[in-house]
Amino acid sequence: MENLEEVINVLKRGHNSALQLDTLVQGGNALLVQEIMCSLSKAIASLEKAPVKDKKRKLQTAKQGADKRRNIDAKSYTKVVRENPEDTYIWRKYGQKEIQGLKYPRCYYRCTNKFDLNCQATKQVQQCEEDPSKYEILYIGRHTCTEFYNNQETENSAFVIDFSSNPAARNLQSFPFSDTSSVKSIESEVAQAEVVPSKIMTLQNTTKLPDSTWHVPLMDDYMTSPSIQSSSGSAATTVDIDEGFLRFDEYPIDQFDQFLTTINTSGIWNDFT
DNA sequence: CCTATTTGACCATA
DNA sequence: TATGGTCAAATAGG
Repeated sequence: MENLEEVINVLKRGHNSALQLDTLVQGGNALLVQEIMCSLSKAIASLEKAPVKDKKRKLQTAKQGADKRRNIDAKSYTKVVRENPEDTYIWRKYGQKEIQGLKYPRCYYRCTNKFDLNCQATKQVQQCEEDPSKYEILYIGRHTCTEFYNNQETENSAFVIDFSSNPAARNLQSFPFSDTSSVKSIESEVAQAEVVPSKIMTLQNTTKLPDSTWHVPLMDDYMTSPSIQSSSGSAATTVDIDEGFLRFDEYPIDQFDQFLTTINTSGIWNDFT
C-alpha cells in the first residue's frame, strides 16, 4: 500500500518533468515528449483508481472506547506546494470525496477568511480523467474579504481586528484588480455575501496539484468585480489556458471584454504556462 | 503551543 | 436511500 503511493508519486514527478520539458522542446521532439506524458498519465490513472466508499456509521455506545476515526497507515500526507506570489487568496481544503463514475476524487476548498471575515468563497477541484495534468475548478460564491482589506488600506475603519495571529490574513495586503469604487463597509458586504453564479475553469498544462493550499490568482478577483454581481441566471463557463492566453468558449455575462483586457495585460497567467 | 490537512462520519436532498 | 457536500477528530508539521 505504502509502496503503491510511492510508485504513483514517482510517476507524477516524471510527468511533471515531462511537462516542463514540453515547454522547452520544439519541432518533432515535441511529439515524443507528448507521448511520454501520455504514457505516464495513463500509468498514474490506472494505479490511482481505488474507489473508497463511506463506511457505515458506527453506533456509539458507552462501552466503546475512544472514537478512533483515523487509520494511521491509511494514507500518506501530501506536502503543501505554494507557488505564484501574485496570488492574494489563500484557500483551505476542507474535504475530499469520491464521486460516482469519476476516477479522481473531488476536493473542496474554502477561503481561509471564512470565519474571521465571513468570506463565503469556495471552490471544487476535479482532476480530469483524460488528462491527469488538467483540473476542472468550480468556483462558488465570491470573495468578500477583499472589500475588508481594501477598506483597511484606504481609510481608518471603525472596525479594528487584530490579525497578528493569522499569517494567512497578513499576506493579504494587495489586490491588484480591486475596484476602489466598490469599497464598502464590512457590514454591508457581509450582508450581501450571497452565493453567486458559479464558473468552471479548466487549467491545462499546469504543474500545480490541487491538494492543500493552492493559489488561483485571477478568477476570484473576477468573481468580486461589480460586473459579475449584476449578472442574473447561472451558467458554466469553460476557460482554457492556451499558450499564456485565455480562450473562452462561452461567456454569458456582460462586460466580459473589460475583464479580459484587464487580465491579459496583467501577465498574471504566465505562471501557468 | 499553533494552524493546516486528512479522512471517516455526518447530514441534506434528490 | 444513494449521492455528494461539510464537519471535525486525529494527525502532521512549524
